[in-house]
Amino acid sequence: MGTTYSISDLASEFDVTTRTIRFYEEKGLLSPRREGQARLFDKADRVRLKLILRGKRLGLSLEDSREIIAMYEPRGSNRAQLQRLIEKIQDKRRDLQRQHDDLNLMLADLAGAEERLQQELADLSPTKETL
Amino acid sequence: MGTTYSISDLASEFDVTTRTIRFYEEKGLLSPRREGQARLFDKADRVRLKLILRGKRLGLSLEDSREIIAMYEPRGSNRAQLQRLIEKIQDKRRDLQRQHDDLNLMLADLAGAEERLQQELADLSPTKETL
DNA sequence: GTTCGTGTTGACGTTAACGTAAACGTCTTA
DNA sequence: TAAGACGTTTACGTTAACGTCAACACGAAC
Repeated sequence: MGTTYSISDLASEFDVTTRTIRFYEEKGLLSPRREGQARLFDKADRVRLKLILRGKRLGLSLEDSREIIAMYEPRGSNRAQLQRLIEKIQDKRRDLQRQHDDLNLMLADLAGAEERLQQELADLSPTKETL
Repeated sequence: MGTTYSISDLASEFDVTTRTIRFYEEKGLLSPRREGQARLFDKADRVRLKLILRGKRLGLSLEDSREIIAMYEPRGSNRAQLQRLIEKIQDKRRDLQRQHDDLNLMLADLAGAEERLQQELADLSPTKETL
């Protein structure tokens, strides 16, 4: 029923080494079942791995990703704990919003730099581009 | 005339240690003049540092930032070199665009997670919130 | 029965990005 | 002139996130 994956399935799908995946398990970010000695990953593991790698592309540390993963799995039915969790999520969202702003700034800067270079290129030697 | 900064000026303004700034110089990302033995930073240095730190917040490596800085300072008046530089900028912009998408995905995910938790919280114990 | 292919567990190595500490120079202030 | 405040160089230490072996297990295939 439940789809499962071997370690190399996931490794090749996400283009990471098996070492990386074992490392993530070692760090408690993944916890696949065992089939004898071998690891067996399910859908949820796959999603977690995806989150981790997305986090990496955003410059998050594995600790950050660990936190984020924990946010998706509400272990605390307690009211206060839910509150704290929500606040944590809001904090993360604020961080990411600021990163979003930084990103737009840098994109704008690069666009400006490109434009200046294009101009410089155009000035350099007048081409037939004169309509 | 030209505004200048001591190492600790910049350190405190951007909330990094002086060690960090010296490290960036060591790596060739900054090249302040010298006043005797001491470093003297100018506006351009300050901008570079700002770029580096913004890059860090985006998860870029110092090598990435070095490249980006180089893009702002067109050392090649040669036509071919300008072309190559422009292509590099476009590559970077593509990378950042993809990061932008990742960021939006993660923001959406977190928003969803928060919503679910809010719901769970509401279900937990019915409050007076019933209008 | 041995050779792949795929998996496992150690365990040591590596790189980036600084931290930390020692030992020293220079200038001003008490 | 002694003490701070601020700067310098040199050098070893540290952490995260894996890379890179080595040595072994296990099932299928020849």
